[in-house]
Amino acid sequence: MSDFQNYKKKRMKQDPEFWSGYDERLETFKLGILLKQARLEAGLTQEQIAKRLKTTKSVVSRMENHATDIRLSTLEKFAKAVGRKIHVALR
Amino acid sequence: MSDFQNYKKKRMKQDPEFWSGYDERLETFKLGILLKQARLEAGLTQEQIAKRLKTTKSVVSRMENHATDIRLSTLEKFAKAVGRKIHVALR
DNA sequence: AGTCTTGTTAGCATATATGCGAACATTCGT
DNA sequence: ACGAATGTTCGCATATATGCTAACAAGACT
Repeated sequence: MSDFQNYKKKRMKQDPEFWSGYDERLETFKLGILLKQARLEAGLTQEQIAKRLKTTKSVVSRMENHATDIRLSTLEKFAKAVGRKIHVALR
Repeated sequence: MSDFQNYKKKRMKQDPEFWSGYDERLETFKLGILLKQARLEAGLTQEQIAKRLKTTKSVVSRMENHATDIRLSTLEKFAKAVGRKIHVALR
């Protein structure tokens, strides 16, 4: 099952109203997935990322799950921890 | 004179130490330019953007000039105001 | 059953972005 | 030179992300 399907299923259970705010949250979700994928592709656990960022795993988890409002600087740190750079574009 | 050259010249005057921290600030600057260009391409003044965002021009000015640490949600609002969407990638 | 690893969540304190008004600067047109 | 439009900067108050600890959850494995 894909990450997205997993997410949908889980979310439906704990919050049936979820899909009313769908559109806005989709963006959040997609960025979270992006972060998670980048981390997994780097072969790292949340705790390993946390160590590189000199913080704790709970912080990393929150980044991946509530990335709606993340600061650009925080995003940059995360990117650096997985050996990447962030690119922002307005299209 | 290009935006970049203007910026460099102005910055040199008020802060000779500026170029020591060059690399980090370059990212900031580039994003600011991105926002400004998007606004100009939409043919809008800062005040018009401000109105669309239900805020004031000072806020918009700060977005364009100190975009180092801007929230993603803030970036999204700005993008919407100029009729665009933001795209974030980790490369 | 248990234990280890990994990830999530909640509560709280702190740091920092955001939002505002007002003063000031810059640019442009007349 | 002058005024009008546009953009910048500075406090200050408020909203919200960040950082941490501790508790909890879900799998994997013996």
